[in-house]
Amino acid sequence: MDLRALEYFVAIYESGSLSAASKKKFVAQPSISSSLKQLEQSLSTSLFVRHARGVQATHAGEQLYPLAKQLLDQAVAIRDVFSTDTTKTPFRLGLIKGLGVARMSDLLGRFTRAVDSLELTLVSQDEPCQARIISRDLQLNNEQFVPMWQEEYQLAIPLHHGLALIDNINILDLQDLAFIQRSPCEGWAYLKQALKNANVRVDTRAKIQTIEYALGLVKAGLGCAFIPVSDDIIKDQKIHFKPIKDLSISREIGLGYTHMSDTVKMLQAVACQN
Amino acid sequence: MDLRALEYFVAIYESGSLSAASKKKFVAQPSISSSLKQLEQSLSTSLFVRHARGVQATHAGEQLYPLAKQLLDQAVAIRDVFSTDTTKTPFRLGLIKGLGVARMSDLLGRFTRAVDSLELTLVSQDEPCQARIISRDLQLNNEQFVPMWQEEYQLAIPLHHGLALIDNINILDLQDLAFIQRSPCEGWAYLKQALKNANVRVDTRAKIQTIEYALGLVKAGLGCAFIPVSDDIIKDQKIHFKPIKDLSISREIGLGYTHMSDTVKMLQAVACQN
DNA sequence: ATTTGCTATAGTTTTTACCTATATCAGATG
DNA sequence: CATCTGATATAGGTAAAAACTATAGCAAAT
Repeated sequence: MDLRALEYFVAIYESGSLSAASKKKFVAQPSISSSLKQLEQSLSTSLFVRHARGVQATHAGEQLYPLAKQLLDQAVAIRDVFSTDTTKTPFRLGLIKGLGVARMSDLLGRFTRAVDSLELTLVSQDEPCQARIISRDLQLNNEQFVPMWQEEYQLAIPLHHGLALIDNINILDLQDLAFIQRSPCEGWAYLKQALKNANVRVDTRAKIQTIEYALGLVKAGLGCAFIPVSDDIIKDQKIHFKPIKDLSISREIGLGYTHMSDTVKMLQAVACQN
Repeated sequence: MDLRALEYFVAIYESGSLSAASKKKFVAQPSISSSLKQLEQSLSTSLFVRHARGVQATHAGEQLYPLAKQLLDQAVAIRDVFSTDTTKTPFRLGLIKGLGVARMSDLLGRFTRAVDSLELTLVSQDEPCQARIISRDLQLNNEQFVPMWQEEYQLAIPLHHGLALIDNINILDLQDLAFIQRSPCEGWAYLKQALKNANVRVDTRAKIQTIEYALGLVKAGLGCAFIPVSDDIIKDQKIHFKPIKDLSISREIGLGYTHMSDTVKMLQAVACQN
């Protein structure tokens, strides 16, 4: 009987399934299954009734849970006795803008829970940091890039704009469109080329750098913008988001790092989950 | 921080040295050293001051010991909650006669302490058993034999016997000697051949099988016997034990087993420890 | 009926805990 | 004071354990 096995047991008990426990503990599901089996063998009792979907604690499992909890808490307390003033794990994470608050909150929440005593500092992606959440085009030569998710570029349209009524927006529909140009931007470069190819001109009203400002101006009715959208942004009810037909471009967001420390490793594990 | 590391720590604390702890825990000394080092790293503190001979607990070590003890006791208690009526480990150990009470007591004591809930039954070596402490000549074809110790054959002489005064007994000194013959016995077969080679005859007064009876008769003054001696036997102050010059034979005592179960494995570990 | 999300097993890989060998050192001993 | 002894720490290697991926099988959900 080992502390790790008890940790897995507690995770299973609290999650209600082996699969959920495996996510919680950042190990593969068969590792949880095998560990539980060995714990049951060493205690000579069954701890859970297995169902097709999830497990249910047996009487023995109910008995063991508080005891295991207490033992694990005591082990943590022992660690704390000796480590109270020692390393918090400082970690500077660079972020690009516009990553989506809900998604990032979730990610960072899971990250901070996964690392003991993490002291997380969020900085801009161009400041000194140990890892960065960046788009693929920002990847440096000496940097590893682990893809996390993709965001499609879509046209952001003010609420009462004519284009809001068109179901499938064609590039020709952009002729003389009041446009908010965001650059430097992969998407803008792509769109620019496509506009040139179609002999279409937009009416650039503003040139800005950040997605936030672009969205602000769209909301104010100044014009449209072509930006990568996340779930957060799409929820904004004062803006319509529509793809442009035959213009499918997306940006790939991922984790960039040059040195794989344990903390970066854990961030990668957290990031690559789901 | 792991339970095993804490067990090793407690063993070191209680023994006062890593070497003693390694014997207590039946692992090699480098395993203890390495485990302690890792525990100290994980707690970010030094637990012992190392000396050339043994270690001394630091303040942190003094602090940790009761906490570790408590945690380990709790872990044992949890095991007990679920295993109170389950397996005692029954184990039948066959023994040959004349193995030496002190040595065997020590061995069996360490064996029973090393195995949780051991239920040890001592039987004769020719009864059904899972392992046997036997001499090499009793080893069966399908049996593994792990040497444990050797016992030299010596002449057992009554206290007031003439031979007791001779410093170096020669085989010729055995001419017409009142003799207690123990057989079947490897030693007797060897001696018999040597007597024949030297054209010497002993006066066989008794033929017995066991070392105990042989010693009893020697003590009673009936004659001498040629038997393997252990520390126990040599302590008997009513008998002299002397080697016979140029007749160096010994019997090899070891562990015989046909199937290597965990319990047999532990017995072997205990047995092979000096 | 099909899809989905779970558990359990098989086979493989990686990591850990053990081993033996031995260097080094300081205390014990003759 | 030289030598021996018993200790700890490290190096290199091996075996076992803990992880992985792949996937079979199953029952609930759709």
